[in-house]
Amino acid sequence: MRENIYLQIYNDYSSRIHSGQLPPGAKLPSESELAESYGTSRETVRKALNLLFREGYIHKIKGRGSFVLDMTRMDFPVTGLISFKEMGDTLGGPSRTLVEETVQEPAGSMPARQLQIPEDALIWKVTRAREIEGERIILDKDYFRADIVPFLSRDIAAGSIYEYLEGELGLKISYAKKLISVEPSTEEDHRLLDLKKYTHIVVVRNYVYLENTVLFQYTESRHRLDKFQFVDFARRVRR
Amino acid sequence: MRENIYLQIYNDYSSRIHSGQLPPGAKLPSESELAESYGTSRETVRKALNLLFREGYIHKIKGRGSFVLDMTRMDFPVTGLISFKEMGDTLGGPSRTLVEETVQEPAGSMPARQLQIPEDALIWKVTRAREIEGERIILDKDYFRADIVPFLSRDIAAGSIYEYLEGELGLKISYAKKLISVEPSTEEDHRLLDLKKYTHIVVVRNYVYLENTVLFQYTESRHRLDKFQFVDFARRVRR
DNA sequence: TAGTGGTCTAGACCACTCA
DNA sequence: GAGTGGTCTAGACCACTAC
Repeated sequence: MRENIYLQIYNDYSSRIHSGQLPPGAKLPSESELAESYGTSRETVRKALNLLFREGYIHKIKGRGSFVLDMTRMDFPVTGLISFKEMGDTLGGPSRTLVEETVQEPAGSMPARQLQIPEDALIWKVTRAREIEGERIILDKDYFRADIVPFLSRDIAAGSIYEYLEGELGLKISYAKKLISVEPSTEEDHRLLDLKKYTHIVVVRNYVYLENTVLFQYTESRHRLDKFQFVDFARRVRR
Repeated sequence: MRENIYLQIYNDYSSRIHSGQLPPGAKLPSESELAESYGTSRETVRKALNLLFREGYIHKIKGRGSFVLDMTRMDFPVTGLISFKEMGDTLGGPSRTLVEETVQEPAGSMPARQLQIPEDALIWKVTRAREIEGERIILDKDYFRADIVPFLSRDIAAGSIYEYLEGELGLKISYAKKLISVEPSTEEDHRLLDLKKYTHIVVVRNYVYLENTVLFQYTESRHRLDKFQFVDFARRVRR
């Protein structure tokens, strides 16, 4: 199976930029040149360049060309939470996931409200603590609609639930909404995390939707204040 | 001057969705039908629909069509900080901006490091407190390169600096990077804000770049914990 | 099978930048 | 004036959905 041409161009250039082969400020070939060298049309090249643009890899100036942006200080991922794995990498220390609980049960009031399902509908509830450099810093509480995710296990929860959902189950995730706020920490936070003296905790609520617009997962990610970081990259939209 | 066709289509449909004329779940005309009715080509229609898609207005399914997403629970703006003005609206109470300081001075160590300029380079420094329902909740500290923004005043700072930069000065903003974290509150925070008992504060660092990739503004927005909220909407990207 | 969105083509004209 | 990116066209074939 042949990959889409525009994704091929996108992948070629994003990896060249990542590797440093194309340093910040470097000029990309013009759209016509790229079209010629890839044996494709200019519109297809533009599709690839617009992807690179939207993700912050390059920067385009009418009349001049496309140039590599300086992403050295752009802490990857370009946008989003510094993920668990990357936090471990960044801090250099060892990190691991402690699966607290993996159970199937009726939703109950809070998850039912968040997932917009009846309180007696079945859900999978996964509770995990994230330990970095010997300290439990993040508490992840995931809730999945059991009619969509029929089975989960401690093993799956210990690895990447994400890969399981998209790979094994073939679920097609379409979009997600995050809500970030700061709230008083609960008794559970103190029990499952090394919260020190902190009286508050950063709460990241994540609502995940499938391609058919069904909300099937709600996650509450609770971060210790001092270790929380979020990066957002936005292109200016003129209208 | 005629507006781009694809922006026209985008504006037509985004406003119809906002107004509720097109309710959640409604099916848009097919791409061919839209092309016909706007007297344009399908690729142009697709440009408009992809904009609507990226911004979370609609949702496309191959073989079925395009459908309006349910944004009722999507707190506008779809992504980003609940801005000062909107916070006022949401909370219903009166809100105002207190300009603390508007001075031109040498950058000094901190702003110089953030803006990546010499410490003796001139900058404009604007300090503003945001009051909502009688409480000073947000402290905005803006730093502008004075070689790019030659003049600022208390009046401009009291209104929309943003409009001044893009309108009056004609600056072309290209992109911005935000970094969100939680830090211990400073003496200045307590002096300029109604911080109550809170020992920590949410810090949003904003780096604003022009089209020529020059970093010209650095803003530190300091929010009282209990009033902070950030929304992020992301489409799933498959690669 | 008919209809839909996803990709792609091979042109075209425009506005802008730079020498 | 040569080169660049921004917009647009009028087709084409494909993969997927629904009936």
